[in-house]
Amino acid sequence: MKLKDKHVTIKDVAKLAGVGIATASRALNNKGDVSPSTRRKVLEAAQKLGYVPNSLARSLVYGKTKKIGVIITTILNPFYATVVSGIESVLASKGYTLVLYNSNEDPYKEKEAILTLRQQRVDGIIFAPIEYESQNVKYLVENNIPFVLVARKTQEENTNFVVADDFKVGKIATEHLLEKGHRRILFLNSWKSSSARLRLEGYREALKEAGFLVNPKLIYSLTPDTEIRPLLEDILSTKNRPTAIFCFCDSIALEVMKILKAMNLKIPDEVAVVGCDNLDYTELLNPPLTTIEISKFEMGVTAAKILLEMLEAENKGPIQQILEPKLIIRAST
Amino acid sequence: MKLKDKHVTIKDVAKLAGVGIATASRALNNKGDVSPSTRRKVLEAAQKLGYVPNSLARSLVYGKTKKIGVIITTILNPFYATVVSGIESVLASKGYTLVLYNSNEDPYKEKEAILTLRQQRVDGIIFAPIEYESQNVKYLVENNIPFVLVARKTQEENTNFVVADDFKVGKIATEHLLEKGHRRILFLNSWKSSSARLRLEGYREALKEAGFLVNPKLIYSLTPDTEIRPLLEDILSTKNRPTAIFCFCDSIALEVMKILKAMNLKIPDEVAVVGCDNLDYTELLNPPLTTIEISKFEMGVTAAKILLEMLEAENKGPIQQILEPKLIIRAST
DNA sequence: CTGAAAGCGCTTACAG
DNA sequence: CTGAAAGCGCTTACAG
Repeated sequence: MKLKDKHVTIKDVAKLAGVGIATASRALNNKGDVSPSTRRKVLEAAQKLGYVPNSLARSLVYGKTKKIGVIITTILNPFYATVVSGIESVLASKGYTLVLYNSNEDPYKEKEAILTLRQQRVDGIIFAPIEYESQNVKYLVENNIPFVLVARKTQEENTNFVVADDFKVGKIATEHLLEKGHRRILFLNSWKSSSARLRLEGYREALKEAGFLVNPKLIYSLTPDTEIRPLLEDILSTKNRPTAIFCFCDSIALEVMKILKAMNLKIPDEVAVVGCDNLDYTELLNPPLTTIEISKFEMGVTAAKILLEMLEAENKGPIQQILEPKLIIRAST
Repeated sequence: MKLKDKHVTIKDVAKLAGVGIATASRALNNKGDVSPSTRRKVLEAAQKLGYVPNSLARSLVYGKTKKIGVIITTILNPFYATVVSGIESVLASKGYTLVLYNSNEDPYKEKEAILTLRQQRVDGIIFAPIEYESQNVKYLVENNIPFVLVARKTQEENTNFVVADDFKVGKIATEHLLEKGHRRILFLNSWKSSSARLRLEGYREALKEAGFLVNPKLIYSLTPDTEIRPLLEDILSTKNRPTAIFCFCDSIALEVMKILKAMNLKIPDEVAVVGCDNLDYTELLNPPLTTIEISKFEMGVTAAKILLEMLEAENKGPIQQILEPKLIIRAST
């Protein structure tokens, strides 16, 4: 086990081929002029030794790593898994490698991820910042690190981002519930992100336009640590309980539906439920979930394309894309 | 944009602090003896300059990268997302970073991933090999690369792995369907992996023990490219059509349920469905899916622990863990 | 066409 | 306690 532990280096290859190191390098990289016979000798030697170039050393001299850092909340949420998949598809096609970090909605972890990514000298970063008022995005801006935000933006101006129209998400979900006759609509929102903020604004706006008051007691900010079950049991045991729940995402909606089922509350008759993201399984739930489609895969694809453009071409001002959400009405409302 | 492009180096820090490079290095890493006042000066300089050490350079001299490569089929399958999450949880706690590749069941891509991972000099690899007769695992063995297999093993002996008891998975799923009175059980199996092989053996064994013949026309190997819909429509339009479908995983079962719904076939009355993996949403499907629980997160955790042990302690023979699957009976059967 | 030398950013003996 | 030097594995001018 200890014997072959050392990696073969270009020096070994050069020696076996009987040439200088520089020549070996040129032959291996098809750069500069190398006589055909020399090249063959080098290639054969590399083959025989099972030579695998050390990209650390290479990147050190190039100053580029061909790596892109990606920071999201958690890959366990299929929404992000799909976004990441979109990112990956374009990175792979351009010879880039993806380095993934999950922040789990913890700004400290997010900062750590950024630092580690910088240490690794990734060429750029794609990420979904936890907070709208993000210190971490500020850090990226100040340190001139190429990045594009995905799914969430921040107060910082002139940043590149690809997001959904979250105001609209909140608005159409709420409007739909209002049309269905609901007046007490519980909003299980997420945390400090731009999405949470904007969806909340949309929710408010819809209520206001319809002439209703916004009841702050019907609005909750969930963190990954929030125990939804006791919270919901509490809320639903009040006498004027909500008749509908708008969930920030399908992941939360799934939780909510499990709880409602356990509480023996009929969906949508006793409580209606709306989610967001249109995850794969939602159409087959019992009942099928009313939700909002966001082009997840495309979101990742676009973000990656923008970043690579920044890196490979000249930078021409911020690119900001806002994707249109689409309400999908099913039997849960 | 062009100005701050260059990273601050230890040289810059040393100069600002008015010390030599070696001293700066020692101060920054808390190594060797450095006078308190010197250390302070260096730390202040680093702080002021926003110094972030270059881990490429560092790894070059250490010969270790503190990175672990992970190769799975696709992060889009929540089964693997959960396994990866388990892996990540232990890596993070030990200061390791995870580099993720999706093979998409393409052995060529798998090989490429391994090569790229080697170029990056990851300290070890955790992966779910596509094929039972894997050339790629052979390559790892021959090149003495520390690795542990997860979810799938190979013909290679003496490898470290953490898998489910897939024979049993196939057996208990089939036995359950037989008990429910099904005789024509369609098996939508996956491809060339050990899991596929062993689940098939389990399926066969269950039929044999119950005294039934195995009908090869009821066994299909799906690749990621297989269009399940036409296939299923075809199979279900035969006169002696199967009355039950055993799906390799919940992901496939979800597809199948969608198709059955579209075909207006009642589950379980007209066709029963069994999945495997016990994904989060399966209990809430319509109908709730009978499936098999496999400790996904634990699988990842264990694999990561084994690998780190190999790397940090002496290597003591192969560690092979087989996790117990558990049938979860719900309304789809 | 080829090779010795310098350099990428860092760490670690080695002398002081 | 401190700094110059060598070296990690590679590439790229530079001189032949």
